[in-house]
Formats: sequence, C-alpha cells, structure tokens
Amino acid sequence: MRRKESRPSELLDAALDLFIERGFNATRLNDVAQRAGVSKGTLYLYFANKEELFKSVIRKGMVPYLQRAEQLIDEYRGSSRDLIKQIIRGWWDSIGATRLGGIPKLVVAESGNFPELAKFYLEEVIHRGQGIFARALQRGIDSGEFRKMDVNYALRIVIAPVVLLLIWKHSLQPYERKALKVERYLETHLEILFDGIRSTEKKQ
Amino acid sequence: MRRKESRPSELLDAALDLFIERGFNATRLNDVAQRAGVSKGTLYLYFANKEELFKSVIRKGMVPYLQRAEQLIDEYRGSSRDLIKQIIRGWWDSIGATRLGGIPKLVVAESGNFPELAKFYLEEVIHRGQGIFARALQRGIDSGEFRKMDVNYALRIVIAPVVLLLIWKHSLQPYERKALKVERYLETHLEILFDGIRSTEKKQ
Amino acid sequence: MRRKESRPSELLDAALDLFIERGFNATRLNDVAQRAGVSKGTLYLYFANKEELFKSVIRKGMVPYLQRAEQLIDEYRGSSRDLIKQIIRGWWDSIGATRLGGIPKLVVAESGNFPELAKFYLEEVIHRGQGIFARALQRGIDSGEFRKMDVNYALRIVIAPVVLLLIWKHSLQPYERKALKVERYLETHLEILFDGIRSTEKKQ
Amino acid sequence: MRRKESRPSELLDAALDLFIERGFNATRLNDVAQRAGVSKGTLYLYFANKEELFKSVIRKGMVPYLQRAEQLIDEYRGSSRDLIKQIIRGWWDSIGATRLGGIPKLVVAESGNFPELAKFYLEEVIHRGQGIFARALQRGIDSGEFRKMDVNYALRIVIAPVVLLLIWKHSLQPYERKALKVERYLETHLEILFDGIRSTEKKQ
DNA sequence: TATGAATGAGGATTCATTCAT
DNA sequence: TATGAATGAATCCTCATTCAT
Repeated sequence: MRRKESRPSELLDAALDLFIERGFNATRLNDVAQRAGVSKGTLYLYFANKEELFKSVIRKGMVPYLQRAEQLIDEYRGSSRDLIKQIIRGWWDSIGATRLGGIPKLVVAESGNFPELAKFYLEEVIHRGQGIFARALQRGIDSGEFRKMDVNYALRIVIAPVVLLLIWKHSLQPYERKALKVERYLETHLEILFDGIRSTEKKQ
Repeated sequence: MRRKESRPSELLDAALDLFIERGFNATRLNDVAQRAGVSKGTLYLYFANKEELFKSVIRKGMVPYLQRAEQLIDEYRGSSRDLIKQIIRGWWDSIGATRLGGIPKLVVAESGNFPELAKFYLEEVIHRGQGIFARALQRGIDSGEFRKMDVNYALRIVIAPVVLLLIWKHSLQPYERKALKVERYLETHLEILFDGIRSTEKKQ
Repeated sequence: MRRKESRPSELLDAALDLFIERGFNATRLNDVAQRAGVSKGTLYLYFANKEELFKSVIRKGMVPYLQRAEQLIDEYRGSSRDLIKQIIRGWWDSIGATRLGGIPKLVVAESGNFPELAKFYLEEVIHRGQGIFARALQRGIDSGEFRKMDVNYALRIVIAPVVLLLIWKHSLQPYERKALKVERYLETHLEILFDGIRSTEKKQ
Repeated sequence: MRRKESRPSELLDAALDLFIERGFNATRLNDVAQRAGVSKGTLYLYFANKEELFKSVIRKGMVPYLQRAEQLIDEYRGSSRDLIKQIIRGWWDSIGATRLGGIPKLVVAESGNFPELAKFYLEEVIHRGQGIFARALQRGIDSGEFRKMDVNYALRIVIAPVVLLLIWKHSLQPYERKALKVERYLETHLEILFDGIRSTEKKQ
C-alpha cells in the first residue's frame, strides 16, 4: 500500500498509543511499526529517529486543543466563572478523557532525557495554556467578579488539580482499587476555587 | 573496609541521587557503584537487581516523613487551619526542598514499568498521606472551622498544588527562565483554599 | 525524457565520481541516482545490483586508454626510450590526471570483496597494460638500446612508480601538507630508469 | 578466564587477521571476538568502537619495524648500496612476508573513511620511513657512491616498487595464476636502481 | 521505462548481570 | 564480603533491493 500523505498520521497514532502505554524507553519501534501495519524501515522514511518520532507525537497531540481554547476565550460573553468552568470541562473532555491525556505525564517523565522537547512543551503548551487562564482570571478581576490577586500564581492553583488529575490517571490510578469520580473531583475543585477567589468587596 | 551496616544506606544515597538526576533507565549501575565508592559487583550483594534497588530507594525516602506528620496531627492543639498550614510547610521543608522531592516525579514516571512499586507507593505513601489530610480536614469540619464537604475529594484539592509543585520542580522547572517563588505559590494556594473551605454558617 | 541510449553512460559517470570519492561501501545508490538525476529504481533497470554497477564503472573507465596505447606502440618509429616516455606521459595525462586515476586504488581496495572484478581487472587491464610495456622494453633490447634483462620483471619496475603515484594521489596525498610535483616525480623515475637499463655494451 | 594485560594484544592480533583478510567494513566484530576467544562485549572493554580498534591495529603493526630500521642506519658501517639493500630486504622479511604486510593496502583502502588514521599513518609511518631512505641516499651522495640528485623524489622511486609489491600481494596477486618471485623482483629493482643512481663522475 | 514507498536482514553498540578470584 | 572482567541478549538504525503503480 502506498500512501505518503496519510502515513505520518497513522504512525503518530500508533506511536502515541505505545508511548503512553509504555513510556519512551520501553516502546519498541518494531511494535510501533507493527501497530501501524508497516515495517520498521518505513518509520525512518518519516522520522529521523525515535526521538524525533517522540517529539512529533507530543507536538501533534497538544497544539490543536490550545487553539480552540484561545478562540473560546476571545468570543465568550458570559461570566468569567462560567468561562473558566467551560475551559476546564472542555479541557477534560477533549484531552483528559482521551488518549491525549497521557501526554503530560509522558512529558514530565521524559523531560530530563529530552531537554529540547521540554523547552518546546514549556513554550508551546504550558506557557500558552497558562496565558489562557491568565486572561480568564484577569477578565474576572476586571469585571469585579473575582477579587484582586496575583494572577500569575493564582492561575497555577486553578490548573494544578486538573493537571495532577491527568498525571494521576496515567500513573497510579490504574493501581487504585476504586475509581476516582472525575466529575465530583472537578466540581469540588471549582467550588473551593470560586469561593476562594470571589470578590468580597460589595458582598454584604 | 567500611562497616557493613552502613553500606546499604550509602548505596541507597548514591542511587537516589542518580535516579532523581537521570531517571531509572538512564541511571547506570556502574555510576551508582562509583558514586558510593564500591564496585559494581558489590551492589548485587545488597540488592537483587536494579529494580529492587530502585524500590528500596523509594521506600527509604518517603516513609520517615509520614511518621512525623502523623505524630504532629495527633498532638496538635491549635486551629485546623494552622495545622494544615504546618503540615504543608513541613512537607515542603523536609521533602520538597530536599533531594527527596524528586521521588514523586520518579514514581509517576516509572509507575507503568513497576506495578509492584506503584502499589507499594500507593498504599504506603499516598494513602497514608491522604489519611493525614483527611483527618485534618475532618477535624476542621467537626470544630466548625470548615464547612461541610466531601473530605475524600477535598483533600485531593488541598494536596494537588503541592504535589504538582514537586513534580514541576523536578521536570520542567529547570528549563523555565525565571524561578517560581515557592513561598508565594504556597501562600496563594492556602489563601484561596481557606477562603474556599471556611465555614459560612456563623460568619457575620 | 532523456534518450535511453545515453542513460547508462550518465549513470556510470555519476557512479564513478562517487565510488572514487567515497569507495564502494560508503557510496549510496540513492546518491548515485540523485547525481544522475534519476530515481533509485531506475538504476536497477540498467544494472542488476550495486556490484554490477561497480564492475561496469571499472570496465568502462580503463579499456579505452589501453587501446590507444596499443595503437601507439604499433605505429611508433622513434627510439624505445622516447616510446616509453610517451606511453607513461600519455598514461598520466589521459588517466592519472583525470577522474579515472582513482580506479586503481578502488580496485585494490575492493579486490578482496569482488573476486570476479579482480580477475576481470587483472586480465583486461593489468595484463594488457603489462603487455604494452613488455613489448616496448623488448623493442629496446632488440634494437640494442637497452641491455638484456628479464622483461617480465623489469616492466614491473617501470610501472610501479606510476601506479603507486596514482594510488597515492587518491589515498594519502590529500592529507599531505605539500603537493607532490608530478612532473619532477616522473622525470626522476625515468632518469634513474633509463640510466639503469641502458645498454652498456658499446658505450665508451 | 581473566587476563587484563594480555587481552588487548590478543584482540589486536585477531583483528589484524580479519581486517587484512576482509577489509574494515566486511570485518564483523563478532568474528574478531570469536577468533580471540572472547565475547563481543569484551571488545568494548578495551576499544571504544570498531574504528578505534582499527586504528590500534594499524598503530601496533607498523611502528616497531621503523624503530629497528632507524637503529640500523645509525650504526651501519658498510657501503650505502649495501645499507639500502639491507633495509629493503629487512623490510620485506619483517613486514612484507608477514601478516603485517597487509597494512599498507588496508590503510590505502580505508584512508578516505578515516582521515584521522590517514594523518597518523602519514606522519608516524610514511614520513618516518621516507626519512630513513632520505638519510641512506644522502649518505651515498656524500660519500660519492651515488650521483647528485633530488633526494626527496629519488627516495620515492626507491620505495615505490617495494610498496607496490606489498599492495599487489594483498590485492590482486591472489587472483594471479603464477606467483611472483619476490626475490627476483627485488633484485631487478635494485639492479636498475643502483645502476641508475651510481656516481658517474670518476668512474672510468 | 520510470518512480519512490516499502521492506527487512544485518550489525554495531550498550549495559544489567554473573562469577571466578 | 568485595572485585571487576566477561558475558550476550536486546534494539536502534541503515540501506540495498523490490515492486505496485
């Protein structure tokens, strides 16, 4: 079969599965090739080496969502509270609940071995994601919905439980007896959060 | 000739350093041995294989702190708010700011490859740590300091920012331009948290 | 679309360049194809495999000169000394100073891996070349110009410095600080040679 | 078996055999190890990689002879003609007729792939060897035995037939029907040579 | 004829583990 | 106990060759 265009995507798909399932080191290129239904050599037609394949997997996985989130925030008309809720829920639905949710853990695990990847991820994903939350928080402060705060630190507190949930799900959760109820987890987080950052100025 | 009793401890120390610095796979037993000042063969007198060494490193690292935290909570007499603050600050000071802080990231990264380790860590460290926060939160609810809530989920929200901070510090932080101010980060977290979970019943 | 007749020649040209530049093993068929402006597959339309291509390159390179040298000796009317001079100078000008000069080194280097090529080269090039010098020397002996000698050995002494010069030029010379003056080298060789083989019978 | 000291030498011996027999590329490290009676991994205890092994083989092979030749020339008391004869005959006996005789061809064949080796060989072997002949020739000129000549070029003519003989023996000779009589070859060379360079000044 | 995507055998290299000393 | 030389399984990567189009 000969299909140059669709190949890379198929290879990345197979690679994503295996990298998430086994990590970088334990993933055999042979297995990636087999899962994609091609031979080992074919991988090398599209990716210079294992490392480049890995980086491509990460790149392809995260960027699309960020674009959608940035668009949402540009167009949103409701309360900032609802905006943040929606971003987080959307995040979970399109990343967290899918295979892509394994990427953050993967990046964390391999950051030491791939400085270049770490930098790329930091700038193209983390900083960009932080920017989204910074804007959402600032929007709420400006509107009087949220109290004044150091946005750069507050945003980390907003994000942390969700990121850790992702990491958890792809590391220790599988060994846990009872499943975590994601819905309730996020709800608890958002409740505490919005109570914790609501504006107190005009409240009685 | 060194005392044989201290030998395993020296090996674990050297191994901890390297596992944290390079991860499990990239750590060469040769280097561990060298750093401990012994030969490669000697490692095998004390640990059956690399995997056992790794598990021992993790075991030794985390348990002592938990004991202290459990003791603190038994004896504490002040407000629950202060108790939680103290646990978190103590956690940071005795774990987060030391080499041991690298362990959570390490466990997360290798959990897929070491199911047994994952289970051990889950039960001996995570569950035990969660228990500490569960008790502290319940204490506050019982005393009317905190509002009623699902303690099992709330405790995760309490812990998440601190754990993620640890993971961050040992993964992507090193590639970040400007350092994160831990003090302010924790402060922001605690402020939002205590505002978010304070009891509203009797407040004016 | 190019004329099909010239295609093989273009391929051989490209191959010669690369074989001489990099040797047999280090020459990538991909590069040969690219340099000839065709695709890799096309090579296989004209040559069964890399080895056949290699042999064709060698064949094509050396044979034409030999024909000219044989013709020269048939027709020559001057002294044998001048004849030999002319053969050697012609050899250098039409082979040594061109890309073809790299062939002897190539054959020497790969002879162990290509017995068939070695045999071909031995018979079609070496023996034929030796025949030329044998005739030239015998001609001089017969005419009383040169002293009697074992022509089969003497011819090797005549040839050796020139062949080694070729090999040298394509192996270690490139790493040498100062260039060798070919003109003077050949001159020195011929001077010693003709003094060494001149007839002494009727002198003074 | 454990014998750190003698190991490298055994490995180099095995490697020399195979490199000469098959060339660099076609030599399998596996075979080298087997011939030396060790495992593949053991090779890497003593040589960083195949290239280093190759260079070590060359280094070890040639240097010892040069030292002996230099010593000979320092101490020699007879005629320059006999000195040169003795050097060449010694060269053949201790290098040419042994396994070591394959090294020049090897170096020539691989020079393009190993610039570093080429430079090393050029300086440590070729230049040093040329120096020996330069001194011997100059000695003869000074004593009036040889006529005046450009020593730097003449020495190459002296050496060429011997070097080419070595290369020949290890490349195309094996495919030749009848063996070359080395003795007569060298004799022929020396005869022509000494006749060609003898002093004519006072000779009657 | 011509293409170039796909193949897969083959080999260098690494390193956890063993074991004779 | 301690050593460190020796092992060899395991895997990434290359590239000549094939063949569907």
